[in-house]
Amino acid sequence: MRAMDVTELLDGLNPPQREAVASPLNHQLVLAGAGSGKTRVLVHRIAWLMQIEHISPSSIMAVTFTNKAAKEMRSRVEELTGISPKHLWIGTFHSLAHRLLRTHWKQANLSENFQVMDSDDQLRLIKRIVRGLNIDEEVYQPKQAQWYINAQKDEGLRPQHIQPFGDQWAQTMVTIYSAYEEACQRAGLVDFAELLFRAHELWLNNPSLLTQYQQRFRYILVDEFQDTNTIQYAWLRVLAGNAIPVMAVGDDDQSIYGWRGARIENIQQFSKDFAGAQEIKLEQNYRSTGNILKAANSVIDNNPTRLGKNLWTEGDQGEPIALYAAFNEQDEARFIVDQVESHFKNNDRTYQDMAVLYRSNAQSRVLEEAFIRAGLPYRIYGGQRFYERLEIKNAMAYLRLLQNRHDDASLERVINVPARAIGEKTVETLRQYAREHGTSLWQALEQAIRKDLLAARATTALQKFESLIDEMEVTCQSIELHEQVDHVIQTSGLIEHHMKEKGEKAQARIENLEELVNAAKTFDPDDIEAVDENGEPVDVEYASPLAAFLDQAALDAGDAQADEFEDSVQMMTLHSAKGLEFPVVFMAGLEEGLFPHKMSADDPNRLEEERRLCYVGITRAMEKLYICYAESRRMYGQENFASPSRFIREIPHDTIEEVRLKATVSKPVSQQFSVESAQEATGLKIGQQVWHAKFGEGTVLDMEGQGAQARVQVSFDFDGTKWLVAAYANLRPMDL
DNA sequence: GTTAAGGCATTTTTT
DNA sequence: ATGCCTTAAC
Repeated sequence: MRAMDVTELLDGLNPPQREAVASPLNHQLVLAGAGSGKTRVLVHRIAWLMQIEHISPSSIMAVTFTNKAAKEMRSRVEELTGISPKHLWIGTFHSLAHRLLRTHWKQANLSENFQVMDSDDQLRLIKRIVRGLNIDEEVYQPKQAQWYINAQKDEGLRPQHIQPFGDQWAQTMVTIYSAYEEACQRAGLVDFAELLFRAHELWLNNPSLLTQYQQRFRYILVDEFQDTNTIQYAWLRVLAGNAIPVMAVGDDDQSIYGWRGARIENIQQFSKDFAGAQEIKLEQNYRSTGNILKAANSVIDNNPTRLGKNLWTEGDQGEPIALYAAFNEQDEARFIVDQVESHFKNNDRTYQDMAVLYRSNAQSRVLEEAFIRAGLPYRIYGGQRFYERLEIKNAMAYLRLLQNRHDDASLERVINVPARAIGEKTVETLRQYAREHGTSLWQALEQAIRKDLLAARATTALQKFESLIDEMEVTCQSIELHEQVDHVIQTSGLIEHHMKEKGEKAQARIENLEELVNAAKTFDPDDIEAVDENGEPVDVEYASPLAAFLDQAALDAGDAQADEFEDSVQMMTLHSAKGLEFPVVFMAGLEEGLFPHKMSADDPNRLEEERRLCYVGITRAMEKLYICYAESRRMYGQENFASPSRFIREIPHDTIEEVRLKATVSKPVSQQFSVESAQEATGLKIGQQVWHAKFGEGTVLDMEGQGAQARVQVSFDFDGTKWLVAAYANLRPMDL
């Protein structure tokens, strides 16, 4: 261990950062603006705890939202302190919960070899259950049921906790939820939300276990706190109890996951629940130019319900923000390609310095085509991940089946893939048998063969499948993990099966399967850590390397693309850009209806979230920001015309420079209908509650124009959203 | 049991 | 336009 003194740990930190890092061991709420050195504070705080407070690494827990963030934190701690952070508890909520459940599976009322399933598996299972219950799939869609179940779990509700009263729909959902739960329990399957939920119940149902962990942990840090949902917060709160100090780091302005259960209110709640929490704001930005920050601040300022922060920089103003009004989406893409080329040639930029951000994935296609045409290297983030690919899921299903014959979801997935004459009718018979006898499908299959319940042809096919799986297991017992994977994809016939597919797909699929063998080869079960009853770190006793491999794969979606190292322009959605930064950023498609998306347009809360998303986008840019919109855009095969996004109008026009490649007569949009001038004319503010003589109460969503022409968009509580001319509407501000 | 034609919806994503 | 899924025909 390298000795390190106080100054070294605090060097180069600004006053609020220092305060956060060096504060005594009590609760802290750190509101960290974009680019304010948030990760730095977390890493230095951990180092401080270890080296100044002499807390053992195994007594520190740090929770993140993605595996990537966890990995980065781990390596930066090591870099800073020189201490191997192996014993630090750094991970996502899910991975920490998973680790606990693996160790204490008995107390959590799980089977020893429980498997984690991803949302795809979950949906298949729910589909099967809905059918099994003879419920109309049209009215009670499995997708919705899945959403419903996850939402309930995120809120910490079991079926018995829900009183749906007379609501038929909710009642049916609860029925499905109940049946789903039973099926999971029987098959030893755990979905993502269940990991968190069980981990929470583990504390509640085992007070002595909880006490052990409370004695073990001396400090907890939580990153991206604005993204925690109800159950994550509850879990944390129970664990912290009255004794463990917690540092929560987050930014309410960057909360963009409300739609999947994140509770921005947890930030406010934290100060109430964690008594005496010290609040620290990090507002100095080290990432972006003055102009970019001015734009970001100005946009986000239109959100009425925020805690309030203002980013500032010691750096200079920098270049203006470039605004490009494209003729259509092709023109937009061409413009971006041109700018990328010129940055690369003239300004000495590498391609990976540049990123194109967009609201929805559908936009990537046109951009991608333009990049291909221009011969520029690019990389699209998101899209399908490695372990989500069909061929990989098939292979994994076979492997899971070797591990656990009663994994019905996996069995259904591969029983007839590749086709081996086990049709829908046969499977349905098995399902029915399983339902009636409360067994797994595998057991049903065995019985069907033994008791001769099916036609001879079906029985033969089932027998062949049974012996195939049995044979695989026997062979796999004596060979290495990667050989097992190889054996399975060969003898199952998956390779051949996917080879037969038409198009270029076949090649890619085979390569992916080979990559899976490769992943197994490099897999090291020792990377997975856990604890024993006393909370000491130990390697989890996995029944086999295969079990460890399956576990890891379930929680790690894996990267979407392999050729990470080529210098290429990064293209991704605004959501996946969170946490990243680029010298040059293009925000594409800033049009009403697309961004803010029309699905969010009528709800003030969702509109605020869109605006936060815009704020996230702007603050990704370090030096140069381009904003583009298209006057017309072909979407879903239809030509659409939209006006420029309100967010453009919310950017101060003195930070904008309009780029024009074509002769335009109109005034720059940035000045045309700025929100500032409309605010002046109406005396209203976006987000404000107003009252209208006819429509009653509502919330101001947007405004434009100036003087007597100023118009205000209001979302009325009962009459929907309307544009009103301010001069005639006589809107009265309501006191808050 | 496999393949072809029509219907339908189509934000955002991690684990 | 496109992909996904169900239904209908080989």
